[in-house]
Amino acid sequence: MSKVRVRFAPSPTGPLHIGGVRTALFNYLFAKQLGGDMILRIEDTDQARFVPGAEDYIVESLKWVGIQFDEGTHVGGPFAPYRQSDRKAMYRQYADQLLASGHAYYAFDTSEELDAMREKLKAGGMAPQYDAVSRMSMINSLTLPEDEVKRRLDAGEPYVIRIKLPRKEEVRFHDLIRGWVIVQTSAMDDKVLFKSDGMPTYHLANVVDDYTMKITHVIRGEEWLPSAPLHVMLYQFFGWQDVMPKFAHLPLILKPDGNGKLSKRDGDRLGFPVFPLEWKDPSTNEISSGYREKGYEAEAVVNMLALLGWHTSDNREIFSLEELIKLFSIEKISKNGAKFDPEKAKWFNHQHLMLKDNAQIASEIFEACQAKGYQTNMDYLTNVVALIKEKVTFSHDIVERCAYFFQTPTQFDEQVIAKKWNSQAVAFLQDYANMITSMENEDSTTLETSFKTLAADKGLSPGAVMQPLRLALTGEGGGPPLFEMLCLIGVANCADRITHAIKTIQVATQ
RNA sequence: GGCCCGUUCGUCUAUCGGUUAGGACAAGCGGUUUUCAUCCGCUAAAGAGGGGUUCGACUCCCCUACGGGCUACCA
Repeated sequence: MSKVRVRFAPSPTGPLHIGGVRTALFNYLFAKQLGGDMILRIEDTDQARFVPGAEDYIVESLKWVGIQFDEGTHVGGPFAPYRQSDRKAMYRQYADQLLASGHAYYAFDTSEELDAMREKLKAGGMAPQYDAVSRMSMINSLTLPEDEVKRRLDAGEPYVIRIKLPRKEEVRFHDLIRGWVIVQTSAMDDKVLFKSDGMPTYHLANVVDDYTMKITHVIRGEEWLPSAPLHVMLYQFFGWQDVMPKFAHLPLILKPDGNGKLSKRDGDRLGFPVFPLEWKDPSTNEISSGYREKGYEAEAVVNMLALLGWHTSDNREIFSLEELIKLFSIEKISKNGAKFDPEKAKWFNHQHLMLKDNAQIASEIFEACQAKGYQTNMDYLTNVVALIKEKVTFSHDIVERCAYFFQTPTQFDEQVIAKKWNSQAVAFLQDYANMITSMENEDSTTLETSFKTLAADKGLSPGAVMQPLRLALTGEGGGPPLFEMLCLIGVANCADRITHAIKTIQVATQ
């Protein structure tokens, strides 16, 4: 069997949506498992919808999630160029080949004429198709005399080239996910293959490129399923049926609520990103949030996406990219669309954060800590991460919600004050502060023991004074294990914090 | 409207003719943590409906319903 070659072929019409990332991911997993090649091809045959920056965005997004390409616009390769606009010159000869073999024809209809035809067919209860029947009453090289066609062509009149589908024939192909799919040509129309602007349409370019780039498997979204029969016909007309790639049409990612496929608007509405990276629309300057900027780990996004429509037979859900490559199988992809669950995405992030190396996390949030004005260093930050990461969803939560690791609190939780802050507790804390000042570098167990002993001596239950201590140290009612934190922050520092808290809270409550 | 694809707990899913239909997220309850944002335990929760095929159907076939996709000189 020839070497597996797959491609991810997005159009640079805007930011790549997570459904696209998943498609790329499945292609990648499939190829890498079989030692095949992964190709990035940019399908920009529609100049009208071209969005500047979109191609770079696509490349950067896929790089972020860890998908590497063997060939593509940004890395080159033996089948370059990989951008369809750069391949423009080669498509015409294939259209001509079809013209010559009688599998395609010129059409001169204006868009008004096309609309009129469709309206008329609709009104008559028929499918509004440009097909074997309706084409005979349109303006094309099948209905016009040969010299008239030549005249129009020579005169430079605009035209398109359409595929000439047989009137009634069964087209069938085997889809790796869906099994046999059968469509009648009578339900298909003579799609435009070559546009009047000199560019091929998706259908032609896609088939020609897959063929010339020796693609063996086409793994793409389900929205392409209806046009797959057309592509199969093209392979036949070109005489390439022996090397036609195998198809696998992926189920779509649907909205979390209601119905329909996931769109940009759903993210805005429900408050979660639908794009891997933040995107600023170049024409409106509108900003759409991205997973990366929201603080998601790339591996968590990959994991979450992989499990949307794919699952192993066991109950395992947490996988690294490498593990996914080993375990992936197209047969295990489900056929039905999957509603996206933003809550579970967060859960995946937490799981991957737990798995991640503490020093690595620390190095990634170090700059943000400095920007916040925290006095810290890598050793200390790594210890902070170790202590708190199990309690957060995102690494940036450590920066944003755990300021007390780095600075003396200035605000104190009112509820805790009301509940636990009293003269007894204050007196106790004062004593405890004095006590720990004389200690140095004790471990958390010693700190805890001495705390409890002191409380017992004063006739206080630990419960009555632990919360006040926590409040004095952090300003909050919750947080990591008290004495481990105390130990990490340091006894001298904590003693100061206690003193500060006693002063501040007295002032505040007077 | 037409064509195509699909349908197991609220959600993502396991099951490839014989199971007490399993797991995870979310939910509820309880417990740890004398903090909670973590962790642990428990509970509730599903085969769309109707026909077949079969000793036996969630699993295979048909119909209906529902959902989705496509129906451009967009991809």
